[in-house]
Amino acid sequence: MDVSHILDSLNDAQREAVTLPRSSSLVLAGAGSGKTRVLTHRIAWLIQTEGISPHSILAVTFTNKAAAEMRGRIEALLETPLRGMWVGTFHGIAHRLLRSHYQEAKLPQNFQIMDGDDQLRLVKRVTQMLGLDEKKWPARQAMWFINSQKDEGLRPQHIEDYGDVYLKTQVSVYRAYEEACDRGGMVDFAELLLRAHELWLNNPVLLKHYHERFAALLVDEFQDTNTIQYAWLRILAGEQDNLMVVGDDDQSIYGWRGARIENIQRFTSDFPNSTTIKLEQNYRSTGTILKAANHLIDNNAGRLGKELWTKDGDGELISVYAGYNEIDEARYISERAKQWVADGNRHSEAAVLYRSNAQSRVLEEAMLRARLPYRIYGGQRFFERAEIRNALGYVRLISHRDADAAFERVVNLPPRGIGGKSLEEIRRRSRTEGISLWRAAGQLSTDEGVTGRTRNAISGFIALVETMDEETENANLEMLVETVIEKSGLIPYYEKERGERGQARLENLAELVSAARTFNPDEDLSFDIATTDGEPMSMLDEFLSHASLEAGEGQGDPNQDCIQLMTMHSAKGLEFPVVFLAGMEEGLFPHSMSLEEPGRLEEERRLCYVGVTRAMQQLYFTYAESRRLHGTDSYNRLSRFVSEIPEELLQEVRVQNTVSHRHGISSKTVITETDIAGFTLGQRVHHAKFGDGVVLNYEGQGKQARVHVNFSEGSKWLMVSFANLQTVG
DNA sequence: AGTCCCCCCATTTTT
DNA sequence: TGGGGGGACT
Repeated sequence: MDVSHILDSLNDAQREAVTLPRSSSLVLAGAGSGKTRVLTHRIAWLIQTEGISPHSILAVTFTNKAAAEMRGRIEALLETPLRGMWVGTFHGIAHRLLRSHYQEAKLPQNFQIMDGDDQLRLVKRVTQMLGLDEKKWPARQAMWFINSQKDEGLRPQHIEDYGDVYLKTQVSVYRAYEEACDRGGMVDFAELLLRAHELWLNNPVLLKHYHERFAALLVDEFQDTNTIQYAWLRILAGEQDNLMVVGDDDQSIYGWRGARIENIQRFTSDFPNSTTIKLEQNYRSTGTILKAANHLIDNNAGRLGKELWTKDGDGELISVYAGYNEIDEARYISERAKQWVADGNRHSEAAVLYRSNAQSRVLEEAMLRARLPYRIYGGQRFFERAEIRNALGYVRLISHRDADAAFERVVNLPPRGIGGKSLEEIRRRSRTEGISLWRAAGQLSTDEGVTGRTRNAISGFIALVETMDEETENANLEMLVETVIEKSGLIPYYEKERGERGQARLENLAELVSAARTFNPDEDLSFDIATTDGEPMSMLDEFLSHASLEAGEGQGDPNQDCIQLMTMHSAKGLEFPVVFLAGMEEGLFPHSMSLEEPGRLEEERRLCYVGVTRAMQQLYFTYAESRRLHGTDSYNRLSRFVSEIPEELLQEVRVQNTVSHRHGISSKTVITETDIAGFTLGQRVHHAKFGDGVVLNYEGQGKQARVHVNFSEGSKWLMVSFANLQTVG
């Protein structure tokens, strides 16, 4: 068969990786080196030349987006839909396994997936139940503890507390939480992975089946795997030596949520027969940008080692701009972005990346002032919105009456007279009888010891859910969701909410109906499973699982031509012709919270490396000499990360006559930006009425020019042509 | 039940 | 500086 289309477009290293004989391998893929290409071409190669059935291939990613993209690209390569191949996220695949083998996994057939919000609520309830002081034992912290333990593969009985009160308490919360999950048939994200791992540990026959089934295992972004994910992969690979992992230790930026960079670092010793291939040729950035990235990351110890290079030229120097303050920094960025567009480029080709979300507001304001369309990534996602979760709470109760999380969420929403006291009573009953909240509510609705009013309210709610269930018995998904929204009373409830907020919520509910209409489950994973001890999931349960596992898009229309604003974390995997890295200051980036441990500082440096390598043509570092943060001004030095880049790759941008030059880099190349309206930032001025002040910002030109001046009585925007400002020496 | 106020807090995010 | 959560008050 002619396979030239699979190999033709590849460089030597890529081709070697794609055509590797079937044994374990590590593909160390630098930023922009064609990682996804290798992965997808490898799979196409296995299918077309090695004759491996798609059915025998498992490809794992971290995000749904990556999984969808991989599937799409393989299908494009093969020019045929991929049937039977498992492509999915760790969580998605673990979920399918547990559905198929729920008995072996000791789960109820219709177990429910809790997302982070459900989990937090449940943990909170558990800490309350244990009588813990919520101030001293915040639910967030307990949740974090539980998840970290699960990520490490630990159950409560595995944790040694050494008599330590903190550990002892957290373990007791973990234990009680676990009981609550079991009682309600609920499973959190970390549990999906842990259970899937235990499923194989405890069921050799099942494991053997999957050993025989999979001829090739492929993992994307391997540097982001946590302990349990790697353990799961290893047990699945067994002695078969069929695991190909692709990743980049220099881009490991998720240690704080359990990712273990050690996994990729020790892969070759765990798989002594494995081959390592480095992809170092970069197809994205200019030589200058790559040199900067290489120098920067060279400051980290214990790297596997990799040096990016390009056949293309050096391109432009990297610009460094020292803003007078964060407003000036943002102004500079918006100005450069505007220039970029004026030069005939698209808005969406420019990205502003920052370390923390708090930085986005000032940047946003600058974009608004400059009349530049922008999009901020990382807002709330569709299935995470309160109104969506509320509507789905009812749906969940229809499918699963014992879903306590859903019960708590909607029992009094919209308000129907089941307040805190009644709910407390229901909870107590549920606890003492060891039954779900729904059942406890059922008992109370006929209990003479409860006031008639409460009984009525509770039976009203029970009747509501029962009616919804009956009326939608033969309905399709769309009708079901529609009916539930109508009957629940959520619509009038949100209509009362004033402002655009309520309107937006109603629109989202309408959107939920349409999501239900177009929903179509992932057939490859749901029906092509090894053993069939369960019936296929109902469409309803498929939809609910989907809502938990895939939060949907964030806000904003991705198709619009907008300047892209996002954190450096969310920029991973993306690329832009122009990139601004904002807030390059000690304390902000590297963040002060990461300064104590060397390991965390290195992770910050990797994050910076990720940021730098997003840029294709032009890269800007900007920082603010003074920054208002949490209400107080701080004066930060230039980030060490900028200092770690050779001076000859940098050029400093400066406003003429700028007063202070506190921590500037001593670069030889300095280009100046002409000031506007005769004022420079930081300049002291005098006003007849307001007295002395400092110029913070300016905008416009000629008669329209305005300056933002900070006087002792506050800051003001003044028209230059009227204000008659005097400069003060 | 809903509103208001005060206090506390303050990286990064996917599933 | 501002947002969120919890408690108190109406």
